[in-house]
Amino acid sequence: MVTIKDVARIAGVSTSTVSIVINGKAKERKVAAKTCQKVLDTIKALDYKPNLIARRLQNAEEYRPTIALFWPLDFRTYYLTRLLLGMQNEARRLNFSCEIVVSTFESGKIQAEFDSKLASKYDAAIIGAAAPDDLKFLDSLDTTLPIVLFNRYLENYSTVMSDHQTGAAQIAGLFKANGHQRVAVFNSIYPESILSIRSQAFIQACRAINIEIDDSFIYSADNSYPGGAASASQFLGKENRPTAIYCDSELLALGAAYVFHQSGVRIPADIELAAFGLAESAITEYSIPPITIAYVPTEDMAQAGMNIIYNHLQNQSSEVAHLVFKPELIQRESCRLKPE
Amino acid sequence: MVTIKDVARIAGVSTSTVSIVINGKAKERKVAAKTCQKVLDTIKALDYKPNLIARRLQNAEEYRPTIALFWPLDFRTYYLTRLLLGMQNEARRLNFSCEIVVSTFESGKIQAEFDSKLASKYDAAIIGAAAPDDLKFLDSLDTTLPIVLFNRYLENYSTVMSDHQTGAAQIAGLFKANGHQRVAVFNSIYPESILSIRSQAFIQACRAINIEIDDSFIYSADNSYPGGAASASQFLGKENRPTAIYCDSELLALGAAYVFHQSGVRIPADIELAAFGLAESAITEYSIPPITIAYVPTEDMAQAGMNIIYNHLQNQSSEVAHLVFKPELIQRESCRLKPE
DNA sequence: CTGAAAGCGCTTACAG
DNA sequence: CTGAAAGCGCTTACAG
Repeated sequence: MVTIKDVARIAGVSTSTVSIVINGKAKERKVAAKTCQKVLDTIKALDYKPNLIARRLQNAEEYRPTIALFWPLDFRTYYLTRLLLGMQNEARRLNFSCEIVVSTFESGKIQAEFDSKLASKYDAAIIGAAAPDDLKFLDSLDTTLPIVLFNRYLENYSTVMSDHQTGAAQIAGLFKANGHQRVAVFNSIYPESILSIRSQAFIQACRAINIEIDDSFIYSADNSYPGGAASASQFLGKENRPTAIYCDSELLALGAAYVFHQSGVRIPADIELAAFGLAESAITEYSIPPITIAYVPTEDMAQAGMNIIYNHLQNQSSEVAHLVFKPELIQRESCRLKPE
Repeated sequence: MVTIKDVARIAGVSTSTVSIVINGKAKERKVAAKTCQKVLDTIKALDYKPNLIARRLQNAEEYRPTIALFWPLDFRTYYLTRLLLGMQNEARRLNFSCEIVVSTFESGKIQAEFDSKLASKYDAAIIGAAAPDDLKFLDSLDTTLPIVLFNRYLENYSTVMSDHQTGAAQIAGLFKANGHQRVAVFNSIYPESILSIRSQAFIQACRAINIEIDDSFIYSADNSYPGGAASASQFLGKENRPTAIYCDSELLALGAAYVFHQSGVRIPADIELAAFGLAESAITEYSIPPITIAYVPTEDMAQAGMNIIYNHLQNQSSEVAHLVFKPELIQRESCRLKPE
């Protein structure tokens, strides 16, 4: 690494002069034109780049904590915005001046990011969508860094979770009340797992109230519009179909709704449909038809995560918090509770 | 600010000892239990927090440049993810190890963020959706920080723009070819401007080929599903309506499609519709009906922005780049070129 | 106009 | 087990 000293030495001036030139104060401080040029040339020749860390050390008063938002590479980025929004809203509300860094990691390999002295890089972290291997690693980790897990549980870390069980039970209950006895599952493939935690919760909720889930009507696909469309096509290819469909996310539901519409299958007349809603509510509110969702308050959860971090950082309190948010069932045309 | 020296002095030990304790190496370095406790107590009493900047200065080798993505608070966050994705993809492709900080600013007041010695905070910045006042400020700024403007133009900064004119002309041309003589405009309200740059370009494109745009059929609304729905409702309330609608974004188009569907107005049979597509293409590909869009390659643009920054940072080349991306007209059911 | 010196808040050999 | 000293790469009074 070439430093300001190298530049000074080679240009034959002092580091002060180099510093002045670098900072564009040459005019102001009346550095001689040729001195200035000499420095500039040397900088170019050596390909010198100032080290911002060192520079920043000067005005130590202005220190803003850096919060990392860890996000797996191969995960749906659809909700990332909402997380960021929530975090930023909360920071603003608290008048908490911080930097938010978005840091990606390969799912299951978060360890790689922690190797390089993470503790000295960030003041705190929110980790979204950790895979089982990531959790294993984190669990084994002994760090004082305030970390909040998003939608994952470890005892020793603060966690902010949506209550999948409740959301799943709401949907299952609605299906039951509407008289459905067999239900299909449109699952979204997460890295490293066949059934998402939400799908698992849903299937369990169904079993508990005697709704039949036939394994051959569980479809797994990428958590996307095309994924939902693909599942719907496969579904339509089968005989003796269930009368309602659970979708692991609204993207799957929207992709499926498209295919059903193409095929003349009417929602909800021919088949009813409900989904977990992870993105903004409007996306399923203005779809055709509007989709019933168990609405997960992603943004509120992110705010809560930020709040936890703020408290850790402010109060040096290293107490771990476990927050749970209940999804809200929003009934819309795709599956509405039948009267009587 | 309380420093490690304060802790050392008050605890009656050396800074080395404090440092060891802080870094959890007390065991390893065999610090006496009571010394350790004394330090810990003092840290708590003084509410001491290590300064990460100073800490980071140690392993200077590991320096990763920090790129800021500036984003106006009140702006649609819908595309933010795509920007982030594009930036991160490019960084990965280039094997460019950097931190990406998402930094929000109040539209029109980006100045506030620059006041506090921005140059010493980030190595480079991408600025999205700058308002006129922001541009004015940036133009007056004299900085060596590599900055890329996203979808805005200033001569002295690198810019990455989508070619709105071409996109607008594509849509206008399609309308013309399909025989539309009068067209409505669903505009999205940006901060500080009545007509978005895209709407302006569209209206101009129409005038150039003698398509009539009646001022009373220009609707402005929030760039959102409800915004589009509101515009559509107003539109339906009027007599003697145009036969085609331009939407400033797909969100407006989707909101409008919903209202039309509710009202029994068929797309494209009763009215044709096309929009600028800023988010992922799938969102309009799987809508009912699928919407014709001038697809803006947001992600590619973000990659290009990152690439520019990388080059600046690597080569110390301070040359300004101006890149323009042509939108691609994707014809779908909502407005397809009629044969013959 | 320019340089020597002190210092930003930490960590890390090294010595004892 | 613990401390004095040097140093990370810069900037900033201050002196000349």
